[in-house]
Amino acid sequence: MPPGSHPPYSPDDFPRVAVTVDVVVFTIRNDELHVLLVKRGLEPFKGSWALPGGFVLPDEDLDTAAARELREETNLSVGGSYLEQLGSYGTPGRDPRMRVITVAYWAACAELEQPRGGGDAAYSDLVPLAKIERGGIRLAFDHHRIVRDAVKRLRAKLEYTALATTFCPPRFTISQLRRVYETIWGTRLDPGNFQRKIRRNPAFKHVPVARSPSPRRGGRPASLWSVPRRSAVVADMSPMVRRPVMPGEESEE
Amino acid sequence: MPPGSHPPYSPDDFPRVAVTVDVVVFTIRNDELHVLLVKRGLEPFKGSWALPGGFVLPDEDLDTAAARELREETNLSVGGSYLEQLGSYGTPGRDPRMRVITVAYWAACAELEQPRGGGDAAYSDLVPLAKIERGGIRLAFDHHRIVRDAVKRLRAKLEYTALATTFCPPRFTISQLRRVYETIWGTRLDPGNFQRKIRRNPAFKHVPVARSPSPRRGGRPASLWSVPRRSAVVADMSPMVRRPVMPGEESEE
DNA sequence: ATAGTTATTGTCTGATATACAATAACAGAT
DNA sequence: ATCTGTTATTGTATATCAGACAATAACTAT
Repeated sequence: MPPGSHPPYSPDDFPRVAVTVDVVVFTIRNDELHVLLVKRGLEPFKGSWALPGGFVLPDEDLDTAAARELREETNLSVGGSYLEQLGSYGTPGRDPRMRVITVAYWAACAELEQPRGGGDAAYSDLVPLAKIERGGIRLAFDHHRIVRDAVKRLRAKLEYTALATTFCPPRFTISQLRRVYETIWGTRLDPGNFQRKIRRNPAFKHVPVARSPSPRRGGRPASLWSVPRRSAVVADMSPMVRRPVMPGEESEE
Repeated sequence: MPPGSHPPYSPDDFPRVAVTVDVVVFTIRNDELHVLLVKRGLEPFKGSWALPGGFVLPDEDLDTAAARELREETNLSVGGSYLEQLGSYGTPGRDPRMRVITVAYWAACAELEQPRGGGDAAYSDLVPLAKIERGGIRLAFDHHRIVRDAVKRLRAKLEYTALATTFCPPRFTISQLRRVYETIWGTRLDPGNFQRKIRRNPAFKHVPVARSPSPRRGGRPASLWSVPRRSAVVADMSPMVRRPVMPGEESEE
C-alpha cells in the first residue's frame, strides 16, 4: 500500500471487528469509592466480575451508546451524572472469541439505588474500589486495566475541575464536598483552607438562607452550596492539591 | 436484554463495523505549527485533505497500528517522537459508505523530512495549523473536529509536562524551547522567568560545556540542555502558564 | 570602540498555599 | 442554664512562587 493513501474498502472488504462500549461507573457510598460491576453469566469469564457494557448499535453514536449503558445499569439519565470517554482498548486477544475493540467511558454519579444483586445468571453490584485495587476481585478481559486508568483520570480531574460536586446532591455543604476529595484521594484536607478555596471560586454559589439538614450529630450548622451551571462542573478551578496522609492517621485501614 | 448482561455474540452475530486509526502529526517548521495531511486520491472526499490513517490490522494492537501509520507517513520511529491516543470518533454517517469508527492519535515530532508532495493520485504535505483553524482547508470526514481536539490537548499538555522538548532536537537551548511554547500557544513568554522555570526543573539537565552552535546572528551564546530520561517527557513540571499576546506585538500576522 | 542582540541573573511585588490559632453555632448531658 | 464536644468559619503569619522589569554578560557586526 503506498503511504499516504487509504486502501480501497467496501462493506465486505475489511477486518472483522466488533466494537463495544464499557463504562466505569463511580459512586460514593459510606465514604468509600465504589465501582459498578456486573457478574458475567456467560462464557468467557463466566462468574467473573466485569464492567457494564455492550455493543454499539448500528445507528448509535459512541457517546449515546455509553449513555444508554449507563442508563440501563443505573436508571440514571446522563443529566444527573458526568460521563466522559476514557479511551479505547483493542489489544488482540483481549476477548478470546474474536477481535473486540472497546471504547471505555467513565461516569461519576451522586447516588445509585442498590443494584439488583439477585441470584440471576447475571446481576450487578457496587464494589469498593479499594477491594479491586487490592487485587481482591478478578475482573474479566482487560477490565482491571480500564478501571485503573479510569481511577487515575478521576483523581487527576478532581484537581482542576469542580467535578467532585457530581458525587454530591444538588445542594451540599462544603464539608460534604471535602469528604468527596478525601475519599477519592485517600488524604485529609485542611477544613479551613478548603473552605476558603471553595468560597473564592465563583462557580460555587451560596444557597440563600438554607442551612444543612437536621440529621446531624452536633456542631455548627453548615450553609448550603450549589454549582448552578452544569457547564461549570468542568470549568477550571484553582488547583486543589493533594496532601499526604498524616502519620498516625488513617492507619486503621 | 436484561440489564447487567452482555448479549450473546459470535463472529457472525454483531453489527458490521470497520475500525481505523488516524494520526494528527504535529511538527514545527519555520516557527509555525504544522499538521501532516494527505490528499485523498479516492472517493469519498477525493481531492480533499485528510489525516493519515488506515485500518487496524487483524492482529495489531491500537497503539501499534498508530505507530505504524506514523512510521509509514514520516519514516519516523515512535522512539523519536511522542505518540498518544486522543479518543475515538464513531458518529454514524461520518463515513458515507459504512460504519467506520476511528481511534484517533496525535504525535509530536521534532523535524520531518519534506513529505513527497508529488503529482500522484495521493500525496502528503505539511499544512500550517493556522490555515486549518482559519477554515482555509476543507478536511474529509470529521477530521476537522479531530484536529481541533488534538490541538486542544497539545496546548493543554504543554502546561504540565515537558512535552515541548519533543519538538526540539536532543540538545536544545532554553530559547528554542521557549519559542516552541510561544509558537504553539501564540503568546509571548518572559525570557527571564522562563529561563528560571526550566533551570529549576530537575528533569532538565545542563549539557556540560556545550554552547549553542555557530549559525547565529549575534548575542550571547546559550548553553545547551537535554531531557535525559524519555519518561521525564511526560513528567509533571511546574505549571507553565500562558500569557495573552502583548498589544501592538504580533500584529503583523 | 560602538551599537545591536540574545542569554542570564537580580530584585521587587503581589498572590496564594499551608499551618495553625481563634471564634461561632449548634447538640446533648448535667 | 451551664458545660462539653463537635463541626463550621474566619484570622493570621510564613513560605513560596509567578510576573514585571531592571541589570549584567557575552557575543556579532560595523
